[in-house]
Amino acid sequence: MSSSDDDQPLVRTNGVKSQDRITKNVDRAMDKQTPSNGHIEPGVSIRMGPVEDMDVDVPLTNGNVNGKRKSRVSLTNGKSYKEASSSEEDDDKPLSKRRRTFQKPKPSMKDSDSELSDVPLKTRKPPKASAAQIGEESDSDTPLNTRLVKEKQAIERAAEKTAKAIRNKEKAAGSSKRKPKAESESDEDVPLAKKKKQPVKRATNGVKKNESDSDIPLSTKKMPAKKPKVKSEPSTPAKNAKAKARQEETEQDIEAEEDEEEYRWWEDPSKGDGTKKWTTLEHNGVVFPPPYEPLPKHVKLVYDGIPVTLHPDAEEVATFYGSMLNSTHNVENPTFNENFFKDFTTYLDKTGHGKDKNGNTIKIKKFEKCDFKPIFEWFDSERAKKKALPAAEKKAIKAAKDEAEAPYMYCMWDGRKQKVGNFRVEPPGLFRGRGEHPKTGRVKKRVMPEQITLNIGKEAKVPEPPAGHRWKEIKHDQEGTWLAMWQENINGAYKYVMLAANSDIKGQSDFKKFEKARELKQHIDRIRKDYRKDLKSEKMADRQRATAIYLIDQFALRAGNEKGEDEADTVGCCSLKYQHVTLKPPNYVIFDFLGKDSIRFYDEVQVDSQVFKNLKIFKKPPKTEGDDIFDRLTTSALNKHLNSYMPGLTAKVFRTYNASWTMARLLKDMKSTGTIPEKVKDYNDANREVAILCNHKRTVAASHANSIEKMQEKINGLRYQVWRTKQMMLDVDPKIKKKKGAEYFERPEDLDDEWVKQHQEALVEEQRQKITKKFEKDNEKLKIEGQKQMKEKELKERLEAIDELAKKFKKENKTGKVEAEGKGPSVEKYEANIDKLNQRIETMKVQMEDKEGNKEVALGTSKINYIDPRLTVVFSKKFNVPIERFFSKTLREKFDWAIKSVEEDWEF
DNA sequence: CAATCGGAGTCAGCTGTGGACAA
DNA sequence: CTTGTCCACAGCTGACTCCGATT
Repeated sequence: MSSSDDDQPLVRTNGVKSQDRITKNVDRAMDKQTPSNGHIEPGVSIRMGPVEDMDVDVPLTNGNVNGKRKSRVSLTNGKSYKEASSSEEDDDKPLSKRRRTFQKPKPSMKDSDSELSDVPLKTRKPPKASAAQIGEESDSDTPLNTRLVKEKQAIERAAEKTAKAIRNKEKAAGSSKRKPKAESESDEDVPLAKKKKQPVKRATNGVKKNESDSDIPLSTKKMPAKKPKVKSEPSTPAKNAKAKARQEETEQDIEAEEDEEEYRWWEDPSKGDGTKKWTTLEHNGVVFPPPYEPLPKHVKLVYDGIPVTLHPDAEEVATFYGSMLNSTHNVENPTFNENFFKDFTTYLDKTGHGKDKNGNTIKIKKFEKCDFKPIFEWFDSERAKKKALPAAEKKAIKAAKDEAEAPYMYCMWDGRKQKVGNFRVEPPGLFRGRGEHPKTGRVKKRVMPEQITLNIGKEAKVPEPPAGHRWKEIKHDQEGTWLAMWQENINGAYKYVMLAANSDIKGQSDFKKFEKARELKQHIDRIRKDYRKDLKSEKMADRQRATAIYLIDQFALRAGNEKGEDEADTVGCCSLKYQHVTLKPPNYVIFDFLGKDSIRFYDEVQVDSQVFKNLKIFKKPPKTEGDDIFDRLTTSALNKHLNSYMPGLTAKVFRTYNASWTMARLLKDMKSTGTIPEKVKDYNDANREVAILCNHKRTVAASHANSIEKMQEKINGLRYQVWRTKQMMLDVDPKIKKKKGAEYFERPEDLDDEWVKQHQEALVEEQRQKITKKFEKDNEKLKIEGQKQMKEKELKERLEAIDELAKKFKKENKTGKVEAEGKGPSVEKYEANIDKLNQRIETMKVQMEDKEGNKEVALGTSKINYIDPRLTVVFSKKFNVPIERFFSKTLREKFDWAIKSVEEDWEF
């Protein structure tokens, strides 16, 4: 679309989000810092079932046999819930998913390809219906038929299990690579001898031989490599000093690293090709969330008016809900409540529901009768208490936590110290799926060590699991960049502990991403030519593909993979449905759908007439609501095609390319002049354009209108000041009126008499407040110092100045003249003042525009993920704006490679 | 000292890849 | 043998929330 970039009406509305910005969150279970360190040290027992209890099934779960089902088995929680999950809880949702794949032969496209043209395709019947009937009993079950369903599930499960067992056997027999048993391996795998190694190394260091085996191995390891300067650094012997020194320590570390070797991986040709990501890898594992701390006795769930005592396990689940009552967004979502209560009920059933104060059992049957308020209030008060703590105490708590976590913060990756990203295991809670996620509100279980696989170097010491527990598995996968991994119980999704964004490995892949996007530049012309041609292809599949690429290229749509029924119903390009695209002749198209994160994508655009025609064909009957527009296209087919132009080219590269390219174009013809804030705004304007392209939205803050108004008032106040100063000029030298022209001295029209009056009053009031406050404060001080306080009379005296001011204003209003103020008034002085004021006005205006423009656009995401950081660096150098104005500290670290690698003539 | 604001952290959402297996 | 499909896994993306510095 040649012209289209200008004419996007951009009616982008934010369809989804509610305004619940009552940011007043009670700490989540996790934050509820226990006085201990917030992590479970080896040796501290978490409330988990005995090990044996937990993995009867583990041997089956060898390796990656079948993730989905595996999840059911291996994610089973400790003993208390054991039966719950294995008997009726629908952890086996995945089951239905699998079934679906069996039952629902994807209406295949292979036949169709050969016949071409615009013949209406055999509309792909959304397999949904059948799938729903088959697999979803579990999903749709109403309380009534739960029992039936459960039985059914039990049967299915049994069948599954045997099937799996068989498969496993075959696997074991066939592929051999995997060990047949998980049980022994973790321990056997790691020869004890190796474990012993570490202490020896430690000794070399000559530092204390503390047995807590915290960060020592890591930092020590580094020492031999770099002898001279480092010696001062990790050896901070005294524990307490250490906490305090941490800040500097890390800083030093980074510095040390920088000027020592100044390893520029982006210039290292040996980097970035192979799949082997590391040779040696040492780390200390993960930090577990603190164990559940039961509520105090007087805080209880109230059911039907009766306070009930719950088993701690059930109580914990109740607190998940109770602690988020303020999150109306979730708590008012029926699906959320339904899912929560269903899961809550299984916990209750397992633990015998609740007891009233006489010990009588209270059955909790109805969500509506549950009152979580007492729980909420307790959390609220706890939070307040914590907040009210004296600063010193807060600091101490933080220091303790930091110290406890220190060993986990960094790892040694090929001998280089690297920051770990998310070393904390996700705490249990309620799953907060976004949009209309069918599983939102379900209980996300506590992750046990037995579920966690570690990835670590063969030579490295395997971190101790918490006492009484063991790791699921120890791997030495050098092609993986993760340190630890587990599977979550809601969707069976895999969670990884990886390095932080500022690590070499992440930097490298980021770098590669942008290099790939730049490479696309070389091919884009050909690709565009081809898809324009293919828009008219005889082959339906080709035509659809071309149209899709067109959309992805022009409007930065995401690829749009197929999604299952147990996920929120959101789409991208390839999964666009009939109802998401509206055609408006002659050649306008309206997109309206929920994209990633259930963020609404609404855009009315002009398209190539052939594209318009094609879309019309793709929507032809019998297709209707719910049918795929691109029924002959999958993301993998699309990507495969793209790959033929350039290795590694996929749909998402277009997003990066278009974002960076847009930014590059905008910055290139920019002749940013003026003050630094103005230049920053210019940059932000460009950034914003990219963000809009990528549809990065955010909810307008509730306070937005208010703060804009405030700013405007401030500006007006300044403008008034300017006018007054001008009048003073006249007072000093009336002849100046002729010289500057009468216009110069006129009051801006919008600052009418009414406004002036109000403003003056506000000013007077403000001053009054200020003086009064000052007075009170002074008095307060005197009181503390034990001196006698000032009298009311003093205050009155002080306030007299204000009355003067008010009088002065009145007089001004009457005469229309302003007396000169200040000592030694002169025209020149006033001119200088005016200049200063105008300067301030300009700055404020710029800030305000910036703010207004940003109210519903989030700049951060595109800055972090899509805009080649080197562009920003170039801008910063070219226009002499410190890079700090664009990149925060963490971003500077993340983009270190970019900052160091380009000069101002670099081009995307 | 409270309110505000940007930065950092969290965790759900989505894309992409390679191997197993089926057609 | 080729091609398509499914699945597990890996890793990037992105809104939201929390937190701490600032004013």
